[in-house]
Amino acid sequence: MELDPKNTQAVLVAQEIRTLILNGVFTPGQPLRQDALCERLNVSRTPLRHALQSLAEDGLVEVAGFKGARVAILDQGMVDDLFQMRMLLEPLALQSALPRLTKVDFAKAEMVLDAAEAEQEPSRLSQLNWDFHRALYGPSNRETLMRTIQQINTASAFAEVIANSIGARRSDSADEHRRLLEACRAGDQASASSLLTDHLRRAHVAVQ
Amino acid sequence: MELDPKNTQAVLVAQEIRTLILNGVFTPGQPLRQDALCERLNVSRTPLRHALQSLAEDGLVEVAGFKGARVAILDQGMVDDLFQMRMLLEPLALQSALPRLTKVDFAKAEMVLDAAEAEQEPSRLSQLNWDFHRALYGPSNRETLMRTIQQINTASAFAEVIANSIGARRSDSADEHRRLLEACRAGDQASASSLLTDHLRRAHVAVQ
DNA sequence: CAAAATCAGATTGGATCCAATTATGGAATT
DNA sequence: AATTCCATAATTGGATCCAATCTGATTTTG
Repeated sequence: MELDPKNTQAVLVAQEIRTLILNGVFTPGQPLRQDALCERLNVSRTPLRHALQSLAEDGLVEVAGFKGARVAILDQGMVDDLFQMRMLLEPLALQSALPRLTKVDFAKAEMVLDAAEAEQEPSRLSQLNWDFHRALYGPSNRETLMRTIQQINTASAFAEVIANSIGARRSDSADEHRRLLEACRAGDQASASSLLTDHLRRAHVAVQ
Repeated sequence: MELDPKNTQAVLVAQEIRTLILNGVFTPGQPLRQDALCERLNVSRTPLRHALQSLAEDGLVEVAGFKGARVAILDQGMVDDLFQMRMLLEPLALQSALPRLTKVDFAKAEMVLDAAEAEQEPSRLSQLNWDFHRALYGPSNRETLMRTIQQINTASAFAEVIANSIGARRSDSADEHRRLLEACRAGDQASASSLLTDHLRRAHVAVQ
């Protein structure tokens, strides 16, 4: 019933570069030369180019024909779009998932929150943030909706890392996550929705 | 001021395959062998693989590692997700664009509608449909929002072609488009929004 | 001297070849 | 006869090589 995780070099390299970008090793606007990345990551240009294309879809890099790839430069409009979309789509996913959430899901979400409190590295912290949200949305079983939300989350996480709000808001964000989790546990749809929207609004403001 | 259209073989081939899928030449579930496509489209496998990856992002093909690519199979849940997302995101884009719409935009939209009335081929018709919506949303200048909407529209157009609703609803859809355009011309935000939502709801129902 | 043209180097996109994985068919075994 | 096992073919992913495009400096020209 599981579809193969596709352990191909292209996706592994994409993940490596994603980590490098989220950790600030590669900064916005920085050119990403294919040969340099190949040597650094020990792969040929074929999987690397697929990785760059994949990262471009996520909005982490911008690629112009024959001109090469650069780490994406986020402007305010882009950030506004990302968070406004999240505020529309994520409550929908949460509403669909809420009636299906089980003790196991809550436990998973709580474990993720605990792990996040101990994590410092931006890339891993944003991964844990997404893991938390996914734990709550995933049981909706709405794969297409989830795919879009995940894509937007990746770019949004990038914006938070750039603005360093992911570090500055660590504690507040953790509190908001825990309150949201409790509302979900209680099955309170209205509270959960409004807590989620507030959480996203604050995250948005912190990035500006 | 224009960014290069990236006239690379990979994107040209992607467009060709997209057309073949939307026109029903390739049917859902059909395996897409790389060598066969290469011979048919007269390109090597390198740009073809990039094209397949790009189509996978659009949700038109599914690709599993080492197992090859297939034309995507749409289920009801996927269709529901697509239209529900459209109903959330497109009114937002329209609201942002409305105050900025000019005579030129309206003229463009009307030209597209006229062209659509004379068009039969599904792939071109769905392109014109998107052109119309883009004419109304584009002046919002919200590139990130537009990118997400376009992506969802591509998959949604595929669903409409499969269900043949793009043909069956041609006349109704044209009427709804013209009414929406008039509301925009009048600068009536509330009407425009509700007409758009209705339009999308009917398109959704017609696909089921 | 400024601006346009041009030429060399650097860099990306595409074609071809090789390696890794999966699918297929037949033989061996029970 | 059905099933497992294994070998071979088919297919995809990756590495390397070639072609096309861009970049930068130098030269040429007004």
